[in-house]
Amino acid sequence: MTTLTPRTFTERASQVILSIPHGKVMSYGLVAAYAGNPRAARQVTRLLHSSSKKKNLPWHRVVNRNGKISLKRFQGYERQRQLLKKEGISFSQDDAIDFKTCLWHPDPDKLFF
DNA sequence: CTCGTGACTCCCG
DNA sequence: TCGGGAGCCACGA
Repeated sequence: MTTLTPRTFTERASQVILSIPHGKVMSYGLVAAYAGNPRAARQVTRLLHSSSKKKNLPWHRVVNRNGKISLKRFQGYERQRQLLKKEGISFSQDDAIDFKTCLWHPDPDKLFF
């Protein structure tokens, strides 16, 4: 395999995010944890800001630890919500996603680190 | 090297 | 239960 082992946290986090399949979601903290640093949740947000378009990341599949969308309405809240619904994800009446059925846990064996 | 940033999370009162 | 404050951290300027 020619894929290079991610060196930086950001690269690993990108890989984790890319591993989230259609119809599943992960929290910022969980992404950070799988990327190697449970406390770097905030860095995940920076990654999404800086490279979500560039790297074509499924940014909408990342929500906060309560299963809710962190974006403010004017920031794209509705767009994210719609993208998720389009993937078959449903929201409870308080706009939370059910982690029991939608939370994704990457298979460690498929990650390079 | 220092500093600001940010779609987070945890801890209290 | 809810809100505010503080901790945490990688990365780019």
